[in-house]
Amino acid sequence: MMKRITIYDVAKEADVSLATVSRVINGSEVVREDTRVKVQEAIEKLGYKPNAIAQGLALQKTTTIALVVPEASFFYTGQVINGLIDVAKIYKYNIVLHTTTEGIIEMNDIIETIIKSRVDGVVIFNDKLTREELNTFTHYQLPIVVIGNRLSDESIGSVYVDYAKLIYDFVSGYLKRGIHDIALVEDRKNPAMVKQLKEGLKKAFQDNGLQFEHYIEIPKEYRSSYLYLQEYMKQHRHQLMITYRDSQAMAVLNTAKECGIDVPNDMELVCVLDSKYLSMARPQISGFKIPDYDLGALAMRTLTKMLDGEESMDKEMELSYIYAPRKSTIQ
Amino acid sequence: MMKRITIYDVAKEADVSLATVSRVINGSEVVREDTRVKVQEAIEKLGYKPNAIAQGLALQKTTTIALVVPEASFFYTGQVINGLIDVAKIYKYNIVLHTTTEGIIEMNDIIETIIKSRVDGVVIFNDKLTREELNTFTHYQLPIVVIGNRLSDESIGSVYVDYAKLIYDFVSGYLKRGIHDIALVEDRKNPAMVKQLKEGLKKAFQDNGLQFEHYIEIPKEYRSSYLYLQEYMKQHRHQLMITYRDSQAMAVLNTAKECGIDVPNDMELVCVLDSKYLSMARPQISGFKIPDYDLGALAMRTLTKMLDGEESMDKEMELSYIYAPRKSTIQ
DNA sequence: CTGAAAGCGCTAACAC
DNA sequence: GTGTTAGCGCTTTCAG
Repeated sequence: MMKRITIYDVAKEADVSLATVSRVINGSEVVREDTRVKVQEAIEKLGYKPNAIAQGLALQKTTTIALVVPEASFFYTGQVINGLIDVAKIYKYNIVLHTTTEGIIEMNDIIETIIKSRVDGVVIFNDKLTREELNTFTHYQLPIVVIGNRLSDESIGSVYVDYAKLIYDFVSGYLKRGIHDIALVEDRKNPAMVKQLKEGLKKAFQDNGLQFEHYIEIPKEYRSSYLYLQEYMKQHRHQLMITYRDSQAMAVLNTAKECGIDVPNDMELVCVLDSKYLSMARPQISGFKIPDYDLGALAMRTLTKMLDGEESMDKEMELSYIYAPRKSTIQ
Repeated sequence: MMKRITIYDVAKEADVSLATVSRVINGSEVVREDTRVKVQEAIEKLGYKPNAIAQGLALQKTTTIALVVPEASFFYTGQVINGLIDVAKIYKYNIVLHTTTEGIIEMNDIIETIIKSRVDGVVIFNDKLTREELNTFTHYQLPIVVIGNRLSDESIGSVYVDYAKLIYDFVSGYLKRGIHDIALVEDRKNPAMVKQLKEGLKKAFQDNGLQFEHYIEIPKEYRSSYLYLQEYMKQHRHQLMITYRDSQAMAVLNTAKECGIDVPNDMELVCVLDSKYLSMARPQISGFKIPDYDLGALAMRTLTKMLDGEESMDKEMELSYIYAPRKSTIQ
């Protein structure tokens, strides 16, 4: 049971003033070598650790940022978080983690606690997110960068992948080759992403004088998309099916097998979000390598720049992807 | 650009003392209704949000806990984190997230910043972790609970699943049925878990007058276990193979197919850690449902109890698992 | 190069 | 009920 030891104790032990102790723990240059040593020894001896809370109060800076992610995200968002964390470490920022579930009520709670916590900035990785919510942050002068949505202004940065373009380019090739029966599977967990896909798809069809028709919505009464897709695929065939997440792609693949649909010969399949599980499926499923890690890393890097008051920086950063063709698509 | 507004501003606006404002924001009962209203209005008008940092300083309490997880963990640890977070929310705790990569140096850094951050407690979910490291926390009177390791004392709680017992029970059945050629696949990412499995396995063999021999180590020169397993399975056959993670099980399954080994008839396969991908494989792979979410939730709950100074509580809590037999095992 | 003192924003006795 | 005041632990002028 040790007493809480403060800067005063160190000062007394080293027989200097607390100001001097403060100087050495902050690496101030002006301190004489021998007194620095004296203080260091006192610090060692007492096992003193500066109180970051008190420092935060005095400096009006917490060296902490808030990270907001959707609750279930950890499965398919791990790399984004890792990237974020890695650069946060470099710049010595702490991360306080917040997760959102459903409903605007909760989001407001989170915003509230974030503001109270006086973090230096916030990174938001959230599919659903209203402009108004963001405004609350900016109203309190909190720099914020959002991941995944193209959306920025004075005090908001954003890093994202243009899914509309991705799918536009991809599908255009198919349309030109005369493959028009293309379906996109809804993803309840990522509505905004799929919305982008849908738009890209529509545009591609339009630009080819066609109309996109096969958007597969999962009825609410189905607990999982797998169950619905089983039903659906008994009745419908497509030339190309597109899903957003790996588990959906695998569901399609499995039900296709069950229905005697040969992938890729009877039907091609592509999953937008690549994952290691795509390569483990048989046949291996084609996907797009999204730079998850970089999205997180760049988001954090952008935030640090904003915090350093760096002017003339891009507030909107688009990252690109790489198509990884495997065995579920032809050529 | 708004001025930082403090409790003083509110006091002035409402024409009361700051003590009164403090009382209303802390829900003190002794405040008269009309002055409470007056203060609330001032708070609204000014958009005042109490500074949690200052509160923390004054109260010697941050209502924040540190969570330490291995860097790559987000893939297969998501549920643990979700459980943790959910109960943290209930008790209004914030979570500051730390990840460990490699080497003791880094771990010491993390410990250092955690102590400086003056969190109220810490939850550690880390496979590798020395006793000494934990002692640093206890030396600074930080309550801590570890997830996954059985390991506790005065100021350390732990919640875990007994993998040794799990595998002991499971394998004993096989041994009794005369199935002795059983192999366990190493998992570099989870050495401590696999160590437990190995011990349980050894014991089961011993208790049946046999000796466990087939521990499959992945040579360091192989980047992924998949590559090595491909080699390995060309030369070796087993009656039952056990892996820890889903991706390893899927690797085994795939290479088995390539080698013409029929699962489960030629060889059975079980993956300790269940995941949705196990059900997506064909044949579906048997696994054990580990209560991930509960592990996290219980860890956090335990910590709150410790923080409340609750005596007479279990500091060591074992959770159990459920075997989910699927198509990769017989009966 | 070092010390004294005034904050940083809030809480909690202690008075009135 | 409400106000006064002394901390909480640290940083940062400003003197010396």
